[in-house]
Amino acid sequence: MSENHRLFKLQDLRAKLSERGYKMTPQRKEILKIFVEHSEYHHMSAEDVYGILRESESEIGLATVYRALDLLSELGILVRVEFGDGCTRYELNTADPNVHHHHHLICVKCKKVIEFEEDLLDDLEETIAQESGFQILNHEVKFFGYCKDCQGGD
Amino acid sequence: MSENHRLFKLQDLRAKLSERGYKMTPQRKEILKIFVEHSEYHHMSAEDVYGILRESESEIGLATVYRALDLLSELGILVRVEFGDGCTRYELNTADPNVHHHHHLICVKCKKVIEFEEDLLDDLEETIAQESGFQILNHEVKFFGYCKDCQGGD
DNA sequence: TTTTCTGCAAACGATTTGCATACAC
DNA sequence: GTGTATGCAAATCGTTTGCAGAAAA
Repeated sequence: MSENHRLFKLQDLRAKLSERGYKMTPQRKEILKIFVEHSEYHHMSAEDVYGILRESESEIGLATVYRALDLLSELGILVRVEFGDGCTRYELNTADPNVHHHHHLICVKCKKVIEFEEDLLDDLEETIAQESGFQILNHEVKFFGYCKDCQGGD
Repeated sequence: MSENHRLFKLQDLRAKLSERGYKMTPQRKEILKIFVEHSEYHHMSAEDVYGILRESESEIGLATVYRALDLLSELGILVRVEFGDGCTRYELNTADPNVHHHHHLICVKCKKVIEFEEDLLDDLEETIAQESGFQILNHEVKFFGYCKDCQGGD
């Protein structure tokens, strides 16, 4: 199943690359693989990915990581997320429209990021589309506050 | 009315500063004033503010602008917003809970930012608080897509 | 082949910091 | 007076870019 998931993602990558005239390279494959295999991290920065690559003795350079993350987002395979700490993170795009969006609770004290599922915004998207003529591709919701452990005190 | 608004904001600043042992300085006053007087901009980066200062022959340095924006956000007078273009912007915090939150539609093509009002998330906030124990202070919603002018083509 | 990709190092732009001086309290 | 704030310039950090060689198609 995890195996199938990875194969699916790699097929997807190959298809989307050639569709737009980009080439399949071992580096791009490797970087996507990291997201599929480290799903426990949910979101990773370029440095995070680079760190994992270095652990596995990979020779992939940091600039290549940046370029690949950029490309993978452009292809819709990854999604960019920003938590306001000045560095961009990426996560696998659950492109399946039946899969609920997930969003983030960011603790302003300990900076922990908690994920939550919701699909309440679909109605809102439609309202906005009708009222403003804006064609929505994606939305992002963040809640800032104190997590359970950081409430009270200081 | 605009005059009252400014006076109110400055009183607010003075109170919040001394409350925490910070000092009221002409620089901090000046920078806050820019947000009050240029409400037509909605959100400004440090460079935006610095630019306005230089036009008015002010001698305030860029580092001071950064420090003041930081402080004003910490005091809850300004709110940080990020549109993913790698530079932090700030806007006046409408601290009044009766004032609806406003959020952003960001055109992925022309980068235009459109504001919209909504208050649909209040219910959601309560649900989250109950389910996760997270104490929410603020939320931020962004929709990415194509604005009316950028739909179709390219 | 031909064009795209990579790795490296240098460049960049936004933001932060160290320090001596100036100012608010 | 005393401690905080300022302005400047240098430092930092994430990210981007130019370029020559390497590798997909």
